[in-house]
Amino acid sequence: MDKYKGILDHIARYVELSDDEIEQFTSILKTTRIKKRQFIIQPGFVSEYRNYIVEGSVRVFYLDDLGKEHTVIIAIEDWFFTDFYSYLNRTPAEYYAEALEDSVILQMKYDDVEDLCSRIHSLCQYFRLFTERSMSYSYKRTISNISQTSEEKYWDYVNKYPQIANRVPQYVLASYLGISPESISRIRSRT
Amino acid sequence: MDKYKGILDHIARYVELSDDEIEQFTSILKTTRIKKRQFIIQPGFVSEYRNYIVEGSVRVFYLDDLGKEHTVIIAIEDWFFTDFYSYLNRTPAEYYAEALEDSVILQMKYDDVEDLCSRIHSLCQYFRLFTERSMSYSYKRTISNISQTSEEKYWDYVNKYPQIANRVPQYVLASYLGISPESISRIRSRT
DNA sequence: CGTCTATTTGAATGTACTCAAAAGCGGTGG
DNA sequence: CCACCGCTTTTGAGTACATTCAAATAGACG
Repeated sequence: MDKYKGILDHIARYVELSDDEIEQFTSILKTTRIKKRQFIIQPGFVSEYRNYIVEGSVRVFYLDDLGKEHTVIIAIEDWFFTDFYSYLNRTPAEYYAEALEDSVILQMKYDDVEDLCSRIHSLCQYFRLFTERSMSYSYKRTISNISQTSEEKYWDYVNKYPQIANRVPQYVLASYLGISPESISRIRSRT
Repeated sequence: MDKYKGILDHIARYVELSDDEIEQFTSILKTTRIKKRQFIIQPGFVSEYRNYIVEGSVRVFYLDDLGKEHTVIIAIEDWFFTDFYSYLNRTPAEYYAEALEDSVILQMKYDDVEDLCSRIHSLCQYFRLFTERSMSYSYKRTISNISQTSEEKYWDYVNKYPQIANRVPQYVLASYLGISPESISRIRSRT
């Protein structure tokens, strides 16, 4: 199946799966189409799935008491997203996930993933290795958050992910970097 | 062995290991004593180990171009630490890890961990589940970093980890929260 | 007790924020 | 095709929070 190519390639970067294992894995994938501005995760509902983006883009954000949005994840093709805490603990989500464009995602249920991971060693390896790698990047973001000025954060992000920066609205990027939209505008105007 | 109790309990929270597996796992653990202010990880050297703290405390920090320290991890008993990026990629570390107190740690080499994880399914599960959980907490820290004021960050941290806040120097906590030491002092004095 | 490090306090500065308004952009329908 | 509406971005002015730098005080450790 063509729509599985991306995720299977992703897995293949870490482990090798037999044809049978691939079959078992793809059988738990649910393909979902979502329209721009549609919510896939909402506070109050359990985030049932790990989601992989085949096409499109999604952001995960937190809405604080003052009504301000703070973006935790900006995800495009070949990325995973979920409210991890809600997903792992089967508790109501704290975050929203919203499609930034019309998108196609692959969804896998917690129970199905756990079941497969306990039966297929290499799939467990895949998620372990991939998540460990994600953790190492997470530290980099933390460093950036606590040590850089707004200007540095902005330009570093644009240089690192130019294709994402051009694709998402400025206010989303602002809420991801922890900067006000006005400040981003001013940073850009200073050439 | 008494010194392994902590880490084995930690594992037991996620998976069950047979006696033989426990034996295999503990055989790769190297016990190391480190003195206060000693460095366990330094830029330029590969971070060879995942480190588990049996006793004491350690911080992992980044030293920027201006000579400022930015703390990524403050770890006490029953926590893991490493420069994950360096550890995973066998590249020179970017961070320092420094003992905040005389400490005892258990060190496990990358190759040994990978070897065991590929042979022992439940150990792979353990690291997968544990790291996934760590990721979900990492998102919370990101939200805190980008959305809270210095005052909120400080008090939230103190309420969440009172035992750590009392144990580490104020300037370390400051560099962890992304606040200047002077600001922390002022926040505290405002009762 | 003396030294070195950590914390506090003070004053001045600056970066980024808020609020408000204008301009730009995109999509929709007449 | 143009006019309008809603949303995003820009611009401006004033403000606030946190920083820097410097000095004083407190605390830890040999």
